[in-house]
Amino acid sequence: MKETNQENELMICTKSDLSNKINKKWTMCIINILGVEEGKRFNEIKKDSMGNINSRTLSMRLKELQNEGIISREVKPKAPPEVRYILTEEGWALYEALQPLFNYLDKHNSNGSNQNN
Amino acid sequence: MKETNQENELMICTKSDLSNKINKKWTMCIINILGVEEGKRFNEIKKDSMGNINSRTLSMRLKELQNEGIISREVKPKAPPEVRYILTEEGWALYEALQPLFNYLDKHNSNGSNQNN
DNA sequence: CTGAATCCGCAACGATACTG
DNA sequence: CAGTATCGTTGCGGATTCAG
Repeated sequence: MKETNQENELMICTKSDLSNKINKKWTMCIINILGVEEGKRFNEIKKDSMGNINSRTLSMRLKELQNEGIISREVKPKAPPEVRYILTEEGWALYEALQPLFNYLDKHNSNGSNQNN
Repeated sequence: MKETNQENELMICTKSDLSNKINKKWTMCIINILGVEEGKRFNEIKKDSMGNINSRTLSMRLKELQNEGIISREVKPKAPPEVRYILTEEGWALYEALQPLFNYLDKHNSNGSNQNN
């Protein structure tokens, strides 16, 4: 219910808040990629994710983000079809909201970055 | 490698950045709970999570956060042992970095909050 | 009370191959 | 290029039990 919490504090995140919306494995990464440079294509996003995300997962995340109104899908009907993903207005708001977090992560990953998984 | 990216932009999050550090199901929720009111006990955190997190997961997340230096565990050796979890300095930095995100989520969840999962 | 440990089912993720 | 299909693996989540 997310009741606005009669005790003035404890604005606790429910499952739906964090888990469903952005707390999936590549969601924030994708939003970041599309925020840094808009109009990315499917395989560009893939490449920007350090090549780690696979087609299946990327496809799923993109679809979810569309349903949530975070991104929109633009298709240019050419011979080789060209699909680009861009942030919606709400998507930009989310991207902005994520900036401090990304900054934090940048700072605290100067040391060993990727050792496991 | 997280190479500081010769092309001045595209500071893309690697797996280790988001996935390992905070992008696990209850991590951000726990950080939020401990940020709103420090010195929480195990079962208090559980309750604040809307009772949805279970002991096993909470235990794992708390241990991970300790290893990452986000929280510390304070034990008061009393007859009924009292254990409290508090944010470290780094934990507070992370909590602060998460505030815009929480605000965003608050705003955009005024509508249907918890239906699934 | 504060956890840790075990078992198990399920959902998410990953690798690969394949289609329009 | 932009995905979809299939399948294997991993990880999470719930329930329960145990220890200090």
